Parts: sequence; structure tokens; C-alpha cells
Amino acid sequence: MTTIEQSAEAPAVSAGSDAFDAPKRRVGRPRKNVLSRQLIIETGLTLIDEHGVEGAGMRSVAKRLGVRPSALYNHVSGQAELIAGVRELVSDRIPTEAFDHLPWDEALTEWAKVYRRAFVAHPSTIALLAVVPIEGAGATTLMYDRVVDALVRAGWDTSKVLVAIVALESFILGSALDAAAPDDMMKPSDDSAAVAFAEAYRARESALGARETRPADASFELGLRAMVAGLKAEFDASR
Amino acid sequence: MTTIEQSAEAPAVSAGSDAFDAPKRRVGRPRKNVLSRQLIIETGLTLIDEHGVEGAGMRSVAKRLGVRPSALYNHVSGQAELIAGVRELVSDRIPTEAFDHLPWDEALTEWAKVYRRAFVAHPSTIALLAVVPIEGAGATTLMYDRVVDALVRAGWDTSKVLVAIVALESFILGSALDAAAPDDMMKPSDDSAAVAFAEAYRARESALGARETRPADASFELGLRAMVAGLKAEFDASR
DNA sequence: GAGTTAAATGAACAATGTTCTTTTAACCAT
DNA sequence: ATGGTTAAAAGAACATTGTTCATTTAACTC
Repeated sequence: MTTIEQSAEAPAVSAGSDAFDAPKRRVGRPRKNVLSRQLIIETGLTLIDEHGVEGAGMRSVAKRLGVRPSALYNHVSGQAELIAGVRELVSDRIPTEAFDHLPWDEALTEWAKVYRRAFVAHPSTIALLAVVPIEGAGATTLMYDRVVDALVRAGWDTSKVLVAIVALESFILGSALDAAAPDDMMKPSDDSAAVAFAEAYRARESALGARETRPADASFELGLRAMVAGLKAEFDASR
Repeated sequence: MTTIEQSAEAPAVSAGSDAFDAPKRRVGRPRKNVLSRQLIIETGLTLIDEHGVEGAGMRSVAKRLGVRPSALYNHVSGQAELIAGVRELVSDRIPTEAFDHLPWDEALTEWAKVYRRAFVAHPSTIALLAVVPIEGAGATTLMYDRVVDALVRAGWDTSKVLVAIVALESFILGSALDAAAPDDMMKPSDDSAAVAFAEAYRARESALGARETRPADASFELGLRAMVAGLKAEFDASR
């Protein structure tokens, strides 16, 4: 459907021989099956964790499994199904237990953190996920229900709670996108006329470098703190 | 670097002959130049608006311009620069005058609104543009410079200002994605066990329906108010 | 006007996702 | 057990993508 980028010169990751399994299998069906749908999808997730989105290629997964690319198609219809499988694998792991034993604002903070972490693993699907209708009876709806319920119990106005949750979710998804970008994404050129920006860039670099924090993480933490505090103020004012 | 998807069977868009210009040009430099960097980038934006992100391919742009793909490389270093150029084109139209005559928090609010509006006009660019490095001397950098400068003058810590701006930007981009989704995106199914969620959904519907407000707009406004208030609190506390 | 530079074509190359054929083994009915 | 069907692997292609290189032609420059 869509190709984002592809470099002919950079061998990138897949050139490295990180095939764990290469027993020179001869042609024909093996006595014991080598692949399964689950194994393929889990390998996809592993490779994404290791090498970023580019790890999710069919050929990369095949290489890691010590198998020819065409063998994957006996278990998976194509890359689309592979990615969808990975997405389910990850988004089913967003826990909501924080709402059981924490005040709503702290629980919301915890939830936002795990939510973002879950999606940073596969950033390229964020746009799709954010625009595609969620199935009305799926795990995602149940997750929302849990959050809505906790906030309403804490005193939130029923007509405002969804508005607030969606606002936080927008920040989470935007932050996940940001985390998918390279750290030096907006590095200023030396001759730039943007002196205030260049100064701020250097100041951030040295402030964060000392704590080994990624810029995207720092922004997420600050923004999350700010937004939850702002929501809390809005909440306190309206009662 | 990365390919997301690519179908061998679906001819998709590029198969259709939407070449506007195919005068069978003979080899060699033409008397009048056919291409320019600006024309290429504007064509890229047009194709993205028409066909989604897949329109931004080098070969698609070349076909639309009635030109061989290799000709593009005389004006643009590659697809990365093309996409970066499209980004500049879009973000070029984001005004920053609010910082001239408003307090920093109000100006930030105005800026966020026009920023989001600019990207909502080209929804399918968001995911693409958010992840691509911005060129150090471009319009985007100058926009950042303007914002950084205003906030620093207002007393913001130089090492924190960029962190805050990126946080707000994440919220803006996430909200733009949300605005690109259909309004009924998370409509609960009638038989759903998610009763709290269904109740909140109905309550939001009637509250917003009275004012003819889109849910995405309501969430953006609430979130923006909350985040700016939170940043202001953070700002006041640190001085 | 000669030499250099710039802008187009045309032909390749590497890498990707995918499909098709072939080979071998598992599974299953008789 | 035996023959037929199905399943799972290899292997060889194909289409499409971004990109590079050589070639051709015209514009620009001294």
C-alpha cells in the first residue's frame, strides 16, 4: 500500500547476519514444523523492539527464523496481518489496575505511561490505529470503560469525562509519534539565524545528557504532569 | 530505511494514468526547464492530499509531472528531502504573531490552535511528517525560534522551554490525528458490557450536540486549556 | 566560440513484498 | 499397509520501490 522510505546504499540492519537458526534445511516439509502464526508474530514484535519498525519486514522475520520468506505465507496472509497481529499483541497488554488502588489523577498518570509505552513499539501503526474505528465490543472499549468508570466514581461529570480522556489520549499518541522520531530530529544547523532556538537546544542537551534521558521522554513526562494537573484544576473548580 | 507495506497485486493509484504531462520529451536538457524544487514539493503535497501518503513516492511524483524519476534527483536529494519539503510547506502557513502582543500563555494557546488547523487540512501527512527530521535552517526552525524566544523573554528556563514546547506539539499533533477520525469512531455497540462508557458516550453526545461542537474540537479545547494551565503552574512554581 | 555546468532521458541495481512451482512429509480414509 | 489429500518447507521468479550512473542536449560563462 505505502512505502515510506527505502535506501539502496544503507545495508541497515537486515544485512547483519542475525539469523539464529540456519540448519540448511533441505526442501520439503520438515518432520517437525518450524513455524506457527504465533511464533511469527512474536518474532515480529521482538525484531521491532530490537531494531525499530524496519524489523517488521517479512524478509527480516524470515531471516531471524532461519526460514525462506515464502514459508511465512503458509501461516500469515501477508505483512498487513503480521502488523495487525503485533498491534493486538501489544495493545492487549495495557493494564488498568492502577485505578483500583490509586486516586484518579495518579492512576491516570500511570495509565498514560503504560499506554504510551505500548504504542512506542510500533509507531507506524499509530496513525492507522487513531483513525480506524475501534470495534465496539473489543478489549479497547473495555479499557475505556474501566477508565471512565473510575473517573466518574471519583466525581467527574459524566458529560465531560470522555472529552478529558480523549484529550489525554491525543497527547499520548502524539508523544508516541514523537518518541518514534530520531533524537536529533530538530538539530539546528550551525549557521542558523535561529539563535534562541539553538541556545535552547544546547541547554536541553546538556540538561538531559547529564541524566541520560531521551528528549521525547522528558517532554512526555513534563506534558503529562502539566495536563493531569490542569485537568485536576478543572475538576476542582467544577464542584 | 523502512518500508511499511507494498502490494504486488493492487495497482492502487499509480497504475491509473493520471499523468498530466507526457509530451514524449526527447533525451537531453530541454530548452525550458520542466522541473524545480518547488514544483516537485508542491506536487508531492497535492498527491498526498489526493491519494494519502502513498502519493508521496518518487515515481508517483515523477509520473504526475510527466518526467522520469531520475530527473527529480537534479532538484531534490531524495525522498527524505521531498517529505521534509512538504512539511515546510504546510508548517510555513502557521503564523506566530500572537507572541508579539499577548502574554506567553495566551499566545501559546493561539499558536496551538492555528498549528493544529494547519495539519488538520492535510490529515494524512501528520504521521509522515511528525517522524521526519526537520531541516536545520527551514521555516519550521524559524517558527520554533519565535516561540522559544517569546517564552524565554517571559522568564522560562532555557533548558526547559524546548521540552515544554515539544510536549505541547505532541498534544497538537495527536489532536490533529483525532480530528481526522470520524466523529462516531468509538460508538459503543448496544449490547456492550461497557455500561459506564456507553453512558458517558451518550452524555457527551447530548452535551455537545446542543452546541454543535465536534467531539474532537471539544477535547482539543479542554486539553489545551489544561496543558497550558499546567505549564503555567509549573512555570510559576519554578521562580 | 570553447569549456563547464545543468537538466533531462534511459538503463541499470538493490531491496522489498508477494506468488507460483516443486519437493517432502504429515494426516487420513479404506 | 497403502494410496490420496493436505500442509509446510525451499527455491525461483515478478512487480514495485528508491536510487545511481552514463549519456545526451542545452544553458551559462569567460
